[in-house]
Amino acid sequence: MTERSDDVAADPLSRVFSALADPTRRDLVARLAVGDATLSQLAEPYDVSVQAVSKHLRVLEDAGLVTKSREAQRRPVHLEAEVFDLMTKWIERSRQQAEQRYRRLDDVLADLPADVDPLPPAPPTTGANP
Amino acid sequence: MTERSDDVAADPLSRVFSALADPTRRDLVARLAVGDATLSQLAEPYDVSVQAVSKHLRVLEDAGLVTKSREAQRRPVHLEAEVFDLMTKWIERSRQQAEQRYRRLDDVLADLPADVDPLPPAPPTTGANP
DNA sequence: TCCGTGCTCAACCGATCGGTTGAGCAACAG
DNA sequence: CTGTTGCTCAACCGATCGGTTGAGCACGGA
Repeated sequence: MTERSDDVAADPLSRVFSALADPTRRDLVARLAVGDATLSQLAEPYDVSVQAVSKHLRVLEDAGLVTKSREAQRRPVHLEAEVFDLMTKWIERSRQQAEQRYRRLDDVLADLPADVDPLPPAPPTTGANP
Repeated sequence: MTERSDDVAADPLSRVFSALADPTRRDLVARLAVGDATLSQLAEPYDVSVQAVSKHLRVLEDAGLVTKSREAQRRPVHLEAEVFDLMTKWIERSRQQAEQRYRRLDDVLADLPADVDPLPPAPPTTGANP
């Protein structure tokens, strides 16, 4: 079924959400929000190997949440906060739709007799989407 | 059996982010934001099995993003938009810290001589980390 | 110059994930 | 009662994930 050979071709939104789904990664982001840091600095508090943290940083980098610059042999990591907007925009859109729906429901309720059923019988022929 | 509690003791934030990391799940949420729907309605547009969509809904349910009610043999699915706040709060906190950091950096730059190094040598023994 | 530090790459392992099929239960419809 | 519909549970499969160890490269300091 439609094999996507581009395994890394996940959409940006998926990458960001997925990157932030890991508590260690979220902690890294939180600490980077305070200020830039190097791998060894970042890895120090955790009891995992430096390589593991490096992998985490790469996931964050692939998601666009973080950038690394070159400075001698160090690679200071910097948080790119703009990517957050991608998420918040998506979230806000869904939330607003949901709220709009409540308003609409309110409207409908004001207009209805007494035979309300919150869910229509709904034969599967209802053109649900796309 | 009947172990309603999650054996996966992941924190709520991880569950929400992880649930939204899948495009199909995100699409489900977007459609549920428009209005409640049943499994078969939700599954219809996708070319995967109904069971797969049921699994997706369970993930969303475990994340608290969705609730199912009982209505005859149907289980209308309802979006619980409040859980979004968990994410937005976390995101906003990180973003605000990052912005605060820019202001602070501005302050520091105004106060410094010429010997500035944006990143300290940072020996691992110093409690330099946040 | 050689050594130590900082980081990355590669191979591997167990667990989880997204998907499948198949069976089975609960509630209508006839 | 017999089907049919709506959904869930269980077992299984391949891919990905988070972690490890080990090697290796690029600098800077003595």
